[in-house]
Amino acid sequence: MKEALRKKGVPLTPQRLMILDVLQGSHDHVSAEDIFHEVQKSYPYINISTVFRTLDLLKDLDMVTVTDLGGGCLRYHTVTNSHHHHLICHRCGSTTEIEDSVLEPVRRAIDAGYGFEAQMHHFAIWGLCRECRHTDKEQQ
Amino acid sequence: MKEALRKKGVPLTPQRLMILDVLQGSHDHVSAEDIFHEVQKSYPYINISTVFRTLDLLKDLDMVTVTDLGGGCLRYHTVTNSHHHHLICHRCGSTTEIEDSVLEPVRRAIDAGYGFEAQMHHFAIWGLCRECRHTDKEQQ
DNA sequence: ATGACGATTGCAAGTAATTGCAACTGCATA
DNA sequence: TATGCAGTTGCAATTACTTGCAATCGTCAT
Ligand SMILES: [Mn+2]
Ligand SMILES: [Mn+2]
Ligand SMILES: [Zn+2]
Ligand SMILES: [Zn+2]
Repeated sequence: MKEALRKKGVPLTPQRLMILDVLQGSHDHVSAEDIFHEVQKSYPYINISTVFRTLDLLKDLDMVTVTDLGGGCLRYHTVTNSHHHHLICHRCGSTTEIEDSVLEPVRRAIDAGYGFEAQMHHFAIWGLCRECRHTDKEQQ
Repeated sequence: MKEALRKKGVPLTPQRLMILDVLQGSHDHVSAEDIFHEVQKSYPYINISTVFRTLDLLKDLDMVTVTDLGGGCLRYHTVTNSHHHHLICHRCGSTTEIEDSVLEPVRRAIDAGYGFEAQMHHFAIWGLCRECRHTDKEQQ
């Protein structure tokens, strides 16, 4: 990731290096606030807008994904070659990870029909989970 | 829509009626701010949080969709029986409407594989349009 | 070394959306 | 008519994120 940025001629400032370290070190979906607090431990002068601006930069270079998984703030994570997506039940909040291959037919249909390269790297798909569908039916 | 709300026992306050009128009267994707200003013309005491709370209510009842189409704020529109989605080029900003049928295979695969009822009523799918794909290739 | 220039940062102010709370509304009951 | 109560509203404060701007940094030419 750092190497890729260097190749593109993107200046790797100390702040950016620390943000990248946190991003790569955490295997979860992190918020800007998470990163901010983590970097603050070693560099208290870090500013939250630098974090947002660095995340914007990485997003524009397709190196991180930004997703609204609920919870009041956007979540970021580094793009790997194997994508995945999330099913989120908006009744019970449960989440399920799904493989990218599920979206492949859509990607192909959109390419074939519109010449559009759909960049769906990390989707949040909201709906009703198996359990909540059942309880909803019983209530009728 | 008003009738459906009455049936569910949702109180139809004057504020909610005015918000519903604006929502149904505009065939575009409207922002909360748009609705707020339109209602203000006839009722200057309307409060923006009442608009957001009413939109939340309608969203929870699956009567409006909320979508980030870029532009710095969320866009709302009433749910009709024929859904559609948007392709948005994050290089030139151009948008294309696509039919819901494109997403049908995904909906089916998610149902078959996970028992999850994916509620994809109004998606924004970001990527590269035909033209921008070409100019990107030429630059290499 | 010095100066110019573009890019980055910190800070403060601004924006879109949410939340806590007290006042108000509509409706049911006594 | 008076009282209680759930739900709604307006207002102010808060949150997540963005933006404008001046100070600073790194790089390169002189
Ligand atoms: Mn994920
Ligand atoms: Mn639309
Ligand atoms: Zn559920
Ligand atoms: Zn384009």
